[in-house]
This record gives sequence, structure tokens and C-alpha cells, in this order.
Amino acid sequence: MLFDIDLQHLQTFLVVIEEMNFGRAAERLHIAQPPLSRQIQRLEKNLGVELFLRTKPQIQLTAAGKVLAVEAKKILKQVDLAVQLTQRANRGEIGQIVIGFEGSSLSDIVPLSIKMYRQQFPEVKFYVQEMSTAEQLQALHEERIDIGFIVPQQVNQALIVETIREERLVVAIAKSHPLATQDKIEIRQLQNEHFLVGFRDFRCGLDGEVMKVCHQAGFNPNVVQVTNEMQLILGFVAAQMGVALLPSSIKNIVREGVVYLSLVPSTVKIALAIAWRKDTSCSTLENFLQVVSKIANKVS
Amino acid sequence: MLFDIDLQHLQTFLVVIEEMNFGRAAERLHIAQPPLSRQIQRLEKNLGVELFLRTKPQIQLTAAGKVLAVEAKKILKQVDLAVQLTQRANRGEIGQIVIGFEGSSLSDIVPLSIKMYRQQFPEVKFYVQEMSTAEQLQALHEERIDIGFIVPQQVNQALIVETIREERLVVAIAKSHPLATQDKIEIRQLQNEHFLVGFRDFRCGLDGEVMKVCHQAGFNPNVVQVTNEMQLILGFVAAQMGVALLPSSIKNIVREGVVYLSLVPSTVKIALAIAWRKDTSCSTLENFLQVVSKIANKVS
DNA sequence: TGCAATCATACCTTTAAAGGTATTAAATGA
DNA sequence: TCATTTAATACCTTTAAAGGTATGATTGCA
Repeated sequence: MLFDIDLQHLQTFLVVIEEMNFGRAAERLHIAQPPLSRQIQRLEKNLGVELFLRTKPQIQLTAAGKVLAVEAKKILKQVDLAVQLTQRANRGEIGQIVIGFEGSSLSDIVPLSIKMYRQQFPEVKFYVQEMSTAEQLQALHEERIDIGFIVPQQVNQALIVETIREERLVVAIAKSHPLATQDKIEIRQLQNEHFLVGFRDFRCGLDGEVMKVCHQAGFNPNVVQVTNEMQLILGFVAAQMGVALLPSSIKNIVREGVVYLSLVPSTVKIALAIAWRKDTSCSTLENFLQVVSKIANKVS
Repeated sequence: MLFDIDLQHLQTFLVVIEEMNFGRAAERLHIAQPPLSRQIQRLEKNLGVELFLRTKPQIQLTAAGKVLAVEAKKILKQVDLAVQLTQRANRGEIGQIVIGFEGSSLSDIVPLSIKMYRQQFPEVKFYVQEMSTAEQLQALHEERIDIGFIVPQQVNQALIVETIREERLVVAIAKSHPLATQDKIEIRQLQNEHFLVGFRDFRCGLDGEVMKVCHQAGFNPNVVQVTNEMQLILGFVAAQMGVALLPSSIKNIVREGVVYLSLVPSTVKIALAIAWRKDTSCSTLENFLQVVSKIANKVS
């Protein structure tokens, strides 16, 4: 075999070099001198190279021995580092977390969670991307994201979904709009407005909830598919292109030209959930999940 | 022990990763599946880290496993390199040779030997320095040089001295000097001249031979200690500061203003020898010694 | 010449790991 | 539900290496 090299032997070899004396080296290693001699002999045999000249009063390193001395130190250092890194990864201290989110969660729970998590695990990297609930579920299966902030729904059993809060809905409407003078509004009052929604399907996620609310109020909303990005939606609202139905935490985002009206009755709610793969082997994620729960309890 | 990591296990681990299947990996390693499973288990136990998720149809790497996969590859590569380097050093293919020389050997035998040796071992570095025979013997003991080109003499038994050639002596004299018109000269004709010699002692080496030759001719030379460097000596000769007695191979160095006169009788000779440590463990040097012998036979 | 130091050798015991076969357990999928 | 796949477990043998003690060989030094 090519790698008939034993790290233990390399370590022993370095101790012998430090002492330049088999007896003392053996003492330092808490073994007798003959076993140590044989360990070095075995190393030499495995390499096919003589490492020491056994000149009597004082042994000497051969040229090859000097080369190996340098290399062995490097190897042991690298092995040590590898063990460290592996164990740290195991404890979730290093690595990365890719987050998907839809809607308003970015306005409070996601940044707060990341901030708190960072205090404990500063070396974990975050990648955050906005996508619809449906896209997130797909991305979770394909392992493109590690955790999704979604509107809860029935999912494949490979995933776990945990609702972390419920929010009331608010209507984002242009400040100049006639209806904007009230601060409460009923859904039926909006039946002639354009509803700004995302590009994707309406069967799930935030847009799905919007459709459901309208249908329950007895009308089919006049939707305009614009974008999934919350900031852009608000931009379109300000530009008087329509109204948007959003979770109330959106109120954290104050935007010129846009006002938020509470939707009545207040029983109309939308839930936010986190979803992740059941078989996740990632301690980074497990630790993050705990932080998210803690933050969710505080915020709501 | 810290390094209870077995390189064999790391290699096995990488094969399992490539196959992502214990059975196939075992097959590739020509062992049965249970021993392979145990090897991975042992690796995991030694690290204190789970590397695979044994999900049934398809195993998965954990986050820590992914980290180790990267590190293990690096380690194995480095070990491989270390073995290569050590073995090459053992064969004398890499390393360095420090040469000391006195007198004229630099004008032919040293550069020719280095040139020939380089063809076979291009990666060995050479360091060449001029010093007297006495200094070289000291430097050999202190391992500051690996081989010396000296005027042969009795040495400590830790060194080996091997004469490689004998040369006649020539007199380097200024072209303008009255004696420079002849092309042979007897030593007694120089008894009133200044003899340019090195800084160091006259009991051995080239300068020692010069003293001996003069004493045998019945006079005590009028010496001027200038420098050990041959090129500078020739410079002083050209500047008419005196004459120098040098081995005939110095004639390879043609210098404006300096002529070389053969010394008669031609029985007056000086030997050149190489010296090295008996306990040298250096294959680079052993190979170089062979080359030097070959060159010495050709040149003389 | 004999002593001290130092590493190698011989010979023994113990231990750990590797390797094998047979079987079990779990999970998927038809 | 049953067959199939796949890894783990149980149990065994063999082997290699580690460890020990006693002793021998070499060499420098007093």
C-alpha cells in the first residue's frame, strides 16, 4: 500500500529528533527504548529510507531525515487542523446557512435571528434569497436552501414545517388614494382595486392567502403580477399601480407615499412558518433553528 | 493520543465518498462490506464526529464529513509529497552541496564537475566558497562544507582524503618583469622576489607547499600575505607587487599583464585532493564524489 | 584496559485491528 | 405486504504491532 505511513511514527520521529537520543526520547514517550527503536526502524522500512545514522555517542539525521523532519511537522500540523475543523463543523461552529424567505419575514425575524446567531457563531456564513413559498419547498428538496420562511402548508414528509407566528393582514395603499384616509378597511371595499402579487402561482404562499381572503369575501380579485420582492411591491403601490395585502410586520418598513390600513375583521390572519429538511445533518442549522424559535417568541 | 487518526482510514473514507455506497466501496478496496463499515465507524469514533448519515437507499455526508473530505484529500496529498521528497533526498536527487576549494581547482575541475553532475541531478543546489586547506578541514568538521578541494595532508580519522591529481607548479609573474622573457625558471632565481601568499598559516595547503619548495631550494621566501583569492593574487602579480607559485592548471585563467613560467625541475609538484566526512549520510555528496573522480581522470 | 553510554537484537506477552461469514434491521418501492 | 437494497451487528480467526525484559555490540573516554 502506498500509505503505509503511520502518523504515530512521524510523531515519534520528531521527538527523537528533538532529543537526538533514543533513550531520552523513549522516556519522554513513556515507553522503553527498544520499542521506540523498532518504531523508527519500521518507519524507515516503510519509507525505504534510512533516517538516522546510528553513530555511537550521538546519532545523526541523514539528508533524507532532515527532509522528512520538515515534512512531518507540516503533515502533523495539517492533520491537527483537519481534526479541529471537522469537530468544529460537527458542533456547527463553521459552515454556511442558505435562507429562503417570502414576504415580510425579512423585515424583522430574519435579520434579528441572524444577528443573535452571529454572536455565538461568528464564522458561519449566511446567504439569503427571496423566493415564493412554492419555490422554497422545491429549493429545500434540491438542497439549494437549508431553511425556508414560508406560509405554512401541507408538505412532503421529508420536510418539517413549524409555524412560528400568526399575523394580521394589512393593506398597503398609496397615500393619495381616496381610501387611504381611513385606518381600517374591509376587504370588500377593495374589490375594484388592482391587487399587486408575485409572479408565481397563487395556490400557496402569501399570494395564495390573498386569493383565499378575497374569495371568502365574495369576489375574484383583479390581480397584477409584478414581482416577488417586497420592496418593489411597495414601490408599485407608491406609484399608484394598485394595492397589496401583506402581513402586518411589513409596517416595519416605512415607505414614502405608502400607508398601511388594518384589515377588518381582525380574524383574517396569515401564518409564518419555517421549513427544513428532516434529514439535515447540519449542526449549524440546528443551532439556527433554536435561535429562530427564541426570536419568534420574543417578536410575536 | 491526539493523533489517533489513521491515514488508511482517510483513504477508505474518500473511496466511500466517491462511491457513496459502502458495498461498492468495499468492492473497490477488495474487502468485504462489514470490515469497511467498521473502519469508517472507527474513524468516526476517533474523531468523535459522525461523517455519514446512514439514510437507507442512499447515504449522505454530514456537514462535518464534507469538511473532512476536503481536508483528507489535502493531507493524503501532502503525505504523498513527503514520501516522494524523502525518497528523492535519499537517492541524492534533491538537496545541496557546499564546496570549499583552495587555489586553482576552481579553474577547471570544480566547474566541470558541477556541470556534469547537474545534468543528472538538476535540482541539487551548489554553494562554493574559497578557503585555505586548514580552513576547509575545520569547516568540514563543523559541517559548514560538505566537500573540500585541498592540498592533501594528514587528517583526523573522521575525514577521508583522496588525492585526485598532481600538477606541476608554475610561477605567475608580471609580463614586464625581467625574468618574464624566459618560459622556464628555477626556483632559486626567485629568491629575491616577493612571494604573494594567502592570509593564513603556511603549515599546510598551497602556501605550505610554496614554503616547502623554497626551503628545499635553500632560501626563506620573502612572503607578502595578501589574499586567498586566486583572482586577486593574479591582480597583484599584474600590479608588480610580487610573484606567485601556483598549480599549472591556473594557466586556464588568462590574465592581461601576467605570464606563467614553468618551474624546473619538473619534479616539483603539488597535489590536489578532495576531502569529506566519513560519516556523511548524503547521497547527493556520494554521487558528486563519483562525478569528481571521473572528471579528475579526464582532466589530468 | 575497563567503564559508561547508547542503540540493536532476541524473545516473549498482550492487544488491537483487520479480515472473513452469516445474519439482522431498516427503508424503499412495486 | 413483500421483495430488494443496503448498512449494521455478531462472532470468529488471523495478523501485526506495541510493549516489556534481558542481553549484546559498539564506541568514546578515563
